Amino acid sequence: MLDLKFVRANPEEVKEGLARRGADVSLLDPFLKLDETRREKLHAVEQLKNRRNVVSEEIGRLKKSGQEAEDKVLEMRQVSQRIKEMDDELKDLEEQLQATLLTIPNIPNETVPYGKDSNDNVEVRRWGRPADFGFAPKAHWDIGESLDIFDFERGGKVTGARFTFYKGLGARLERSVFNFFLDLHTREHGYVEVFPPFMVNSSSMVGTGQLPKFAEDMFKVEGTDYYLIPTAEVPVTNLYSNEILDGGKLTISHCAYSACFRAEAGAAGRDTRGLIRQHQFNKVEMVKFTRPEDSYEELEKLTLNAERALQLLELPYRTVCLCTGDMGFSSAKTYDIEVWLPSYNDYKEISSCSNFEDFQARRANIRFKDGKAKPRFVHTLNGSGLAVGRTVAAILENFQQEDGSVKVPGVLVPYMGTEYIRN
RNA sequence: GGAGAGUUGGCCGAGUUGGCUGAAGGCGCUCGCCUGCUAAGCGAGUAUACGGGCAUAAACCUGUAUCGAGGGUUCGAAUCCCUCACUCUCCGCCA
Repeated sequence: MLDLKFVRANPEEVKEGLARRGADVSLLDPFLKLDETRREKLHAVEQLKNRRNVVSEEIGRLKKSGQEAEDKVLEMRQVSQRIKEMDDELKDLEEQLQATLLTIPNIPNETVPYGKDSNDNVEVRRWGRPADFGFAPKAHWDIGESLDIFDFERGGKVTGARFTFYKGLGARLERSVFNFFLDLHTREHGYVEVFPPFMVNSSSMVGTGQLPKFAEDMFKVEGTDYYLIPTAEVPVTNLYSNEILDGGKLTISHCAYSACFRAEAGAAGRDTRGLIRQHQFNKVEMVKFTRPEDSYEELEKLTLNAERALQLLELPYRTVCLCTGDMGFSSAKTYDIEVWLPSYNDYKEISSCSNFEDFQARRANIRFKDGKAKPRFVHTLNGSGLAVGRTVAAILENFQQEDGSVKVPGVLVPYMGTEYIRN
């Protein structure tokens, strides 16, 4: 959520920022007009309330001393009625304003390259070299089938499309990967692990920006106000909602494993095979709460923390900076990390690392304070560290051997208890 | 799922015959005094949001709101009524 005062004071700057990311700016002027109406009305009703407070006090005094105050009571009865009407009008205005404000995306940071879509993203780093197999590499779904470690069909039977069973060493590989990620981030990168609820209420979803605009992308639990989380970002960022943190404790860094659930209404027909796009997948997420002045430095560190996981797994990747037109709703700057997938003959997103600046903090009301200074909003960041299913797919494809087995990356051998996955 | 108790400021904790209580008292914290150092002591201060003064920022002044959330009664509600959420205890059930 943008700062209303900032929008009010810098309408042109806001319009320009929104236009850069290709957002609709036509609603901004009516919005500001509405805001002005609200302030006028607020001022008027507050004056009435002041009068009511003063006179009510007087009535109390009069009655105490046994005097008559009936005329004043009658007058205040009318004033109160008027206040009630005006409060209702005001509430309506505020709801309209808030509703609009919640649908306005974040403004891109000035360092974000301008562009229309993913074609304009800018590669910033590349690591490792795709292997030269010397034989025709198979896609991970074929590898998984021949090794009998996935069961897509029964996933479909038991639940539906885009749900999968992992079996045997496949299940163990999934578990090994997220344990490795958690160990890496907690032991070497200084993150404090949390294990969050996998359902959150709607207000948490508003806090991180999934609601109100993207309800159709999520699973809602019928008869409740709860949603299945699309990412651990939601519960972990909202961990400190409506709190004022001690400035001395920042930066706070958390990592969390969670299952993630995405309905992804618009994704039908894309990535239909294999583990790449499932309605339920596992992910380890990193989340940071920083002082405003530290957030961009922390974004670089967080992105490198995610990259480190791929380096240790010996998986080739590249890192791209998303252009203004390709960024998510809440983000001010995003790096995507893309892992090499032989079956796609391309790099495929495996992590997304973003700085939201104070956009989420304002929605979720997460502030910090130094001593007697006024509370300020923190900056929030998060990034996948990493998506587990896609990591498993990348391991299978990049480490497959000519005989059909898959070599286990060295760092995972202690977790797997074997050096090869084979029939 | 059933029964009961509770939810007040950073924390603890008063306040339920409605009225000068944004809220006593204590702790904590900040500043000052005092002090060889520490401790103790003394004094002052110590919520947030949204408006207005202000054309802009800070400071300051001022108004309004906030005693779990929302609604109601009333000239006036932390105090009365209703609904909901959460916490705790007991019972049932379960992993």
